[in-house]
Amino acid sequence: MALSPLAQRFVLHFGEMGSRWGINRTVGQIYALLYVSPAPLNADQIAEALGFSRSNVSMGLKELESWRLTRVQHLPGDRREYFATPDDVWAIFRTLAEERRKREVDPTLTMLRDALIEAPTSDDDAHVQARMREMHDLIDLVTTWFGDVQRLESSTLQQLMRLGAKVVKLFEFKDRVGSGAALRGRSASAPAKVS
Amino acid sequence: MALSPLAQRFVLHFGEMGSRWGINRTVGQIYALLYVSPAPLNADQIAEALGFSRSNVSMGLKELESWRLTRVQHLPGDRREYFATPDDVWAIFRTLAEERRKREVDPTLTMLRDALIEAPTSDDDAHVQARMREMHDLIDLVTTWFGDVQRLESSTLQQLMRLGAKVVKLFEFKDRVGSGAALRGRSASAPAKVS
DNA sequence: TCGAATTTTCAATAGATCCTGAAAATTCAG
DNA sequence: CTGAATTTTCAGGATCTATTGAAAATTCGA
Repeated sequence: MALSPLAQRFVLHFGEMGSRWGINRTVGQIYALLYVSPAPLNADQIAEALGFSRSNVSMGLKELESWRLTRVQHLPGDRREYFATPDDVWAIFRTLAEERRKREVDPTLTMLRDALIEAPTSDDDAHVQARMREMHDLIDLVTTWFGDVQRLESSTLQQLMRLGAKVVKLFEFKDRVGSGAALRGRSASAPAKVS
Repeated sequence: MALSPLAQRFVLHFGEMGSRWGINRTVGQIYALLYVSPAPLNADQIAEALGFSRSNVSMGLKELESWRLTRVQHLPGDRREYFATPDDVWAIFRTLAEERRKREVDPTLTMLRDALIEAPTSDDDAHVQARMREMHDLIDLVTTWFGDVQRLESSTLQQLMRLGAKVVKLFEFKDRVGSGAALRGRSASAPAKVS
């Protein structure tokens, strides 16, 4: 199970990158290894390929599982568990985005909401709350929007992204044609909630 | 310069959150403090308000500066530097996104591109490259798109986001009306680059 | 149910990062 | 140019995180 130089570069890069977010080197490397592996691997194979202790790999796999980034399967006549990553990169992207939202964004939104229902007790606090509200509204808008488009079919989402800033043209186009018929519900010209 | 309980909660939360990404507690707290502060603060005020050493604050401010998240100003007749965050939350959002792309995404894209121009030397490596290409194409599409829409006016961007998944309706609307006139250049039905 | 195979837990330590105080460097009024 | 005010640097200690080996727990075929 020696890694090819190509695979090794990929794996090491993810190890380094991992530590640039909160995730640690081991976890990053294990994920990268599983991602490029042509077949699922068991924990011993991972430990050997990466030169980590068996127990470290066990920890790392548990962490990846908590991010919903692994699939587990069994081979016939083998009791060991074999690990792989989901195949579809768009599915992986969605999962990652969702988990990060849950861990990094939601707690902040909650804190902001809690703080915003209290009555300010001074002018300074009124200012603090005003700033908190600006942040809250931005985060709220961005995450709601993100959750919204994320639920689209991968192919639709890709179309949309390829369009890039040109969606705005569509926008103007619609206004020119002058029909709101295609857009029921939340309107493009709803009153601004964000500063 | 004692913090109100409200401001304190905000500041402490950002300290904790900070460490959930790569950024450390000190930096998170300093940023949060500046963000809600009604007036710019000098380093001593920050150190006192947060209970950090002067030198720690100096480090933290340098880090924030490297993220382009501070503005520096001088008060007349005072040699000390006074720090604030940019006012516009959308500008802050853009800056953060750009910096994170530079630090976290671009190096990965570079690594992937470099690895993808090499000729695979085995079947396994061919598979590794195929997986790397999937990842590359996804990241490339998402970051290009993001850079694209990020350059829009804040108000346009907000409109777009409020629309949410309903942009797709616009899409269908355009197809029904049957005109490509509004969409020159990169087309919505361009051949797929991504799996 | 037993026991071998496998996985998980956990206390101990290795390693990384943070934070400080003291000293060096810089800035600027006079 | 001088020296006080201010900021930055940096080595060392404090604190936090990662990693390991050994032991406990679990799983499952016989």
